[in-house]
Amino acid sequence: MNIPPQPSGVRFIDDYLVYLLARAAHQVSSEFHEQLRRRGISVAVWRVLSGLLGSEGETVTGLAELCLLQQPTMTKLLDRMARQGLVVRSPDLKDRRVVRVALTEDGQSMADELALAARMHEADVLARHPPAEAEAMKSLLRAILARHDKPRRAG
Amino acid sequence: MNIPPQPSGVRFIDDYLVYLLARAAHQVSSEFHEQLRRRGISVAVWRVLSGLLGSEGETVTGLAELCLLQQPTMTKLLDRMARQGLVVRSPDLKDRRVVRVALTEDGQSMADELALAARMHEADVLARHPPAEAEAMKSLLRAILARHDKPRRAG
DNA sequence: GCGGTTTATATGAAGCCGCACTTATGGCTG
DNA sequence: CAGCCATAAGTGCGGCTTCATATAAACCGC
Repeated sequence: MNIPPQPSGVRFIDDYLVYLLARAAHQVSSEFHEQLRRRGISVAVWRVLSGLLGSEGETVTGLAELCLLQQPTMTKLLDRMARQGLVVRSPDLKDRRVVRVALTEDGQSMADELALAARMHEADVLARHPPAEAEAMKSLLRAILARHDKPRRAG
Repeated sequence: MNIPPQPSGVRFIDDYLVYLLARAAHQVSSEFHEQLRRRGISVAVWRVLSGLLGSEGETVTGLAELCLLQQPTMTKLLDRMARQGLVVRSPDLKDRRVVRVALTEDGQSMADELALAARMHEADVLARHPPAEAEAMKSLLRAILARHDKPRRAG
């Protein structure tokens, strides 16, 4: 174990991995979230739209997991998005407990448009870094994710 | 510009930097947040406690920025934490608009204890990765933060 | 194919968050 | 020092998230 003592002169959080991750995520995404705000689209709605991009029918629980939300939150979010005509729910044919969620035409075009803006923002972000660093970023993050995928069961 | 088209067979979000960051932050922190849950401490409270560690009197706005929250949210969070005896507010002597926030003795000991648990979790997280990768993580995140520090004014 | 367990989604109550706004103080310029 | 803008903190309200729970369907062993 051997936890080093708090380095003097450095704030705890400035050397705390979880905080650095949270802050980096926040700062980078806040730039794009500002664009969403201007268009009157909430972050949660954008997450659902992007999560449904290219997916033919996600489940409610699956979407919640994807969007880093609780399942009841997703149910209500989908209620609102369905009311706005962005998504449709349809029953799963094989398992009647399951609800499949898909984009409507409106939802699809909104998702496409936002995804384009998102890619442009991403390119802009990556352009601020030296190429080697930019390369390393995604693969490092993927490595973290791979090693932290929640132990499904009996981990 | 030249935005590449959506690679076929790969979900949008699986190659989207902002999502990878958000997901990595979420997954890594959720492990520690589970510990907080068991102790009945909210994530927001922990953030404030850790933000005040080693700091002699943060401002409300400064704390909000540090904790990635809005200032009004911080005001109300501090109300609750003050009621619980974790922090104290005191007027700044030089600028009467400013309120300085500091840990109480209870708050300090809770912060110390949690920071220890956080360091242990961090060590555990880093241990799952090859040393070179673990090294790279923090410095890469710091590089991102350095290049994305919000343009204060006239950016 | 019948109970018991597990999984998927929905619901209701309670609390937190964020926006817009208000109040109070400081700082700058003429 | 008067007037004006900038900055700090607090407040009210509406909406979203969450926790705990309910309901329904599927799976599993016998």
